[in-house]
Amino acid sequence: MTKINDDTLRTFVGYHLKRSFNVIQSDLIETLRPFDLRMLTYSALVLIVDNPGLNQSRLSQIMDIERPNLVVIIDELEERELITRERVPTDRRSYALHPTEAGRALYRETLDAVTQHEAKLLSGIAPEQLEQTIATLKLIESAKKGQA
Amino acid sequence: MTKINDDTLRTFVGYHLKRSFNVIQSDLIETLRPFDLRMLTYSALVLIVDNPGLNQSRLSQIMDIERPNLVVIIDELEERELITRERVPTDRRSYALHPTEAGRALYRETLDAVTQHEAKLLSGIAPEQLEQTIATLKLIESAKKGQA
DNA sequence: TAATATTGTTATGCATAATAACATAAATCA
DNA sequence: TGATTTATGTTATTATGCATAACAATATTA
Repeated sequence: MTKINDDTLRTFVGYHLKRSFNVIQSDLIETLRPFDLRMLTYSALVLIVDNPGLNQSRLSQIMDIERPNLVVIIDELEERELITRERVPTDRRSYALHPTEAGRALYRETLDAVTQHEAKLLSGIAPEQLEQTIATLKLIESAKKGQA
Repeated sequence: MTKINDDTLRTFVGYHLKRSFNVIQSDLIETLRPFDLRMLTYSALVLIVDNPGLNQSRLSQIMDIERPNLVVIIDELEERELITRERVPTDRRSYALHPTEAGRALYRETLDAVTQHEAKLLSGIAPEQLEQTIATLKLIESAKKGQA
């Protein structure tokens, strides 16, 4: 049972990002399962509660997904009566997305659960170290536009 | 065009990991496109070149994917004659995976390209900062088994 | 007013990832 | 030894994530 050598891939930041994200993602999926939410439906719910009245176009932008892919997510949240689509009088093409009371309640519940699960998962890592890492991740995130 | 508030999601390390990985992933996909490789076929090729003779079971473990999902990846690499499946005399269930000369050549080419692209993408970030971030990501990665 | 752009939507395809079920072969155990 | 269990690779199937093309309705602009 010789150990496999992944030193070459370890030279890439992307490889480490992928593997560490997988760990957090697995934990998150399990955390959200009891609430019957997936990562994307959860993200959408949070953003709608925090930004009531935004439309799907704007939401797809911040979520970094294509508009068509957001439709089914919004459909699901609306069907579960966690949010509403409301016609905008000033622009009849778009819908203003608002959370329902049930949506806000689920938001609070899940936020607690997700926060606690991530804190537990990362409890072995110094907070300053995590802060510094987040700062670096933000730089990587913004490298997108800044590239030559 | 009011700015959207994602402060709540920003409290999660996972959110930052996801967004920063997306940036690197987009770049990687573009980098690999001329070689007609996807992330997974590329990773598999690298691991086979660096660990000649390993079998699919071991490879799927290190790649953190299920064995059935590896089959098509190996099929593709074999069909392109970048690797070979060779029967193992001591265990006739499994195949030893070996790179061909073409596989090793493509490995060298792509490694250069991928290395340069990532270096360019991250050129605005101090190397020590990236090193420190990688150290943290390794901790997150290993948080999987160590959790209570 | 005519041409263009935006919003939400449907349809479609590709990539990633998980599970069940199976044939073949090896390992275990009784 | 023979019977049971386990491991490897495979097929089939499904769910999810993500991208593009095309479209109707509506707004914007030239």
